[in-house]
Amino acid sequence: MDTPAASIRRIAHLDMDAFYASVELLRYPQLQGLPMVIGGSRRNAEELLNRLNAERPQRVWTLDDLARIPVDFFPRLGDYTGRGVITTATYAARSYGVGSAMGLMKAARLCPQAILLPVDFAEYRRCSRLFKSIITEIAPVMEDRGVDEVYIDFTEVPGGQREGGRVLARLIQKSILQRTGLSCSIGVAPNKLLAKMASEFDKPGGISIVHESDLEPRIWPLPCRKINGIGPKADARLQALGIETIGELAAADRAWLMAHFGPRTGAWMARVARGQDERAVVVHSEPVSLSRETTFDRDLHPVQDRIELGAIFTRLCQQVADDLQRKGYAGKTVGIKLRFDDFRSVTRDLTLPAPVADAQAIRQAAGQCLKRAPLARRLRLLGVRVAALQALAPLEDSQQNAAPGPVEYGEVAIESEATGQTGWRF
DNA sequence: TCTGGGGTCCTAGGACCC
DNA sequence: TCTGGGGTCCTAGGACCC
Repeated sequence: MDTPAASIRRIAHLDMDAFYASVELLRYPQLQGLPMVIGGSRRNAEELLNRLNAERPQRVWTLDDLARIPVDFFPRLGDYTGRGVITTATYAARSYGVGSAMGLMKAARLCPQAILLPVDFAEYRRCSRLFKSIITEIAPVMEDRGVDEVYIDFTEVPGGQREGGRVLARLIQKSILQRTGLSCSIGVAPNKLLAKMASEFDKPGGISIVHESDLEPRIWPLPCRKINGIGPKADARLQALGIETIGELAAADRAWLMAHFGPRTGAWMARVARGQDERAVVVHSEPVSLSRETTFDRDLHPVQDRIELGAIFTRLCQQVADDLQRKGYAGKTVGIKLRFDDFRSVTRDLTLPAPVADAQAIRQAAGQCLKRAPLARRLRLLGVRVAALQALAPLEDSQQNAAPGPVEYGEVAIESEATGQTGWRF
């Protein structure tokens, strides 16, 4: 029965397929099917590009030519030197044992011939906004879960109940593909928890419909790690207790789980293992904190490299301040994060009497934090964070008009500065 | 030649107040 | 002189996610 009165809660989880790589392939279709990794730092990407341009001075390529650049002209992983990790690897690259979060130098030894592209967050965000706007045109109750993922409440959408949500999922999938060229996978279920798992069932390009009655045959055989919220640590602890699958977790005694994992986590585990999740699809949420951090090209000594460190520190504060002001927030708590050469990290923070948003105030407070941090080792990372955010009063219309290209420009410019995706122009 | 960047949420102890 | 107890804020660290 598809009568509105009988509307059953139907929640979809939509996950873009290999999002970053797919966006790159829209620009560079000539790389289709080749081993390709995305990642690395700005400086080395620029070095590669400069070398490339120096080697091929015969012609000046413009942005309109991207799809025509010969494959041979693209930088190779084997030529990369420096720090950084792989953000994404295509299936062709993964067959060489290369994968996400792997160090680039290690990957270079495994697959030197792979194409190496820098991460272009500005472009991914542009595509992200586009596919999300296509979704909300069809189904307005959408929760943002990052650049390539959303939840959608199908319950009250016309047609959202048909075939358990499959008809609407198909419409959304088709609309996104037609208008962006990008493919996605969708799971539809009674709640977010199950929808998230369902979207993984038939990747890429699949639609999976999960009902209450599917819990035992389709969910319980899965490993606990498939539950959103059970990570490597919790999974290892569960396994040590002899629990491998969600079904085994469901069979475990609730009080016993609470005794082992604490009252809150234990009770939560018992609930999710039974497929229970009442969380709403949240259309809008306020940010809690805002931060900028950077890993150095080489580990820096707190004393010998203090000039360089000071400059980076100031720049991070400036970036956070710019982000805050562009987004219209100020924050009471200023914090720093240090990562040492042995990869241990520490944080220090300081809560101020009143929220701040300007670079000087942030730098001042962050400096106080730094004084309380141990500085015996070389540093590999420095970060600055502002938390306990409060929205600033919205700008007057006149001020808004006076601000040049508010959101769009600012984001791109800041991102370029921070992640260094500049100069990547053929 | 290991190990990015930007987030959220939870825990736990101490300070402080009533 | 006998150490209860709740509530809130602050701080540090860690798990987890995209």
